[in-house]
Amino acid sequence: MKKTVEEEHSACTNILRPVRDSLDVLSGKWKLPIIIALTFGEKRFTEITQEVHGITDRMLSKELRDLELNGLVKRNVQDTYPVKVTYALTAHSKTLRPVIDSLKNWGILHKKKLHEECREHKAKRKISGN
Amino acid sequence: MKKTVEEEHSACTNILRPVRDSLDVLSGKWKLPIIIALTFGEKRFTEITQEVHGITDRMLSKELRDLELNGLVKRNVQDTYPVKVTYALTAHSKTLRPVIDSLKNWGILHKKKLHEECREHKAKRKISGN
DNA sequence: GATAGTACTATACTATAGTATAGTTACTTT
DNA sequence: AAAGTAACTATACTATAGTATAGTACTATC
Repeated sequence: MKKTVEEEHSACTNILRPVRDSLDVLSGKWKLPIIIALTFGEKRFTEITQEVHGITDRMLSKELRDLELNGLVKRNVQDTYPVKVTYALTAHSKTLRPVIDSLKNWGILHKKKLHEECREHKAKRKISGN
Repeated sequence: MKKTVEEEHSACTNILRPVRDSLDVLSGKWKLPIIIALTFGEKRFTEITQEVHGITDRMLSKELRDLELNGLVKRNVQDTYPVKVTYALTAHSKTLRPVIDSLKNWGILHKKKLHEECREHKAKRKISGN
């Protein structure tokens, strides 16, 4: 049974719509890395900057605010002598596990593929004598 | 057995590194939508613009070039009377299936959560009489 | 009392992503 | 011959993402 153009089109948008919804919330260089850093337990501001290599204070501050607004991160202020601020994942952000896992696995696969291509390229040069 | 700080740190970077590798290749508003459009079979330039809502010719042209360079899309030119150009997924980009599925599922989950919050909000207003 | 850590914010900037609009070449259909 | 489609490219622009550097208010430590 062949699908009609219309059926194919609606099957496509059925995937496209929710993927876009995800990308709207998770896009950018830092949001997923921050969430990954917090999967190992709540962390303080400076601890996150150390874990998420290359992020600036400004970006971390901004992204944490964004993530909090979207219910993906919880900000806890402990009113000890000097205030201690920690950030933790929420129940909702823990549902991102499969997304993170699949991206991790694909990243490993992709890198492996690049290495293979590199080896093939070298082998070809050997044969042709360049 | 409690993990040391060092163990936790290396466990974290073991996830962070490959996720970053993935994001480097897939980041942006259009790359995944284009790939999704092509999962239903090869398509011509204008067919993709129709499927991927809101993309401009310029962006599609640029992103297709990027994707081709990274080995995620194959450009086929059929030298019929008027040349017909089609774009298709490669074996490599088909391995993105789990990434797309997890993003799709999470997008659905996230939207559902937003709706629930909306309902809760309305219920609260009812109780407090505002 | 000087230095340093924590958790930021402010200012100013650059770079990249993305948009809007028009133009091109070559062929097809009316 | 005129209008239209396919597959783009060119130009010019805006908007957002991200960077660099410095500063602040508060403690804490040497």
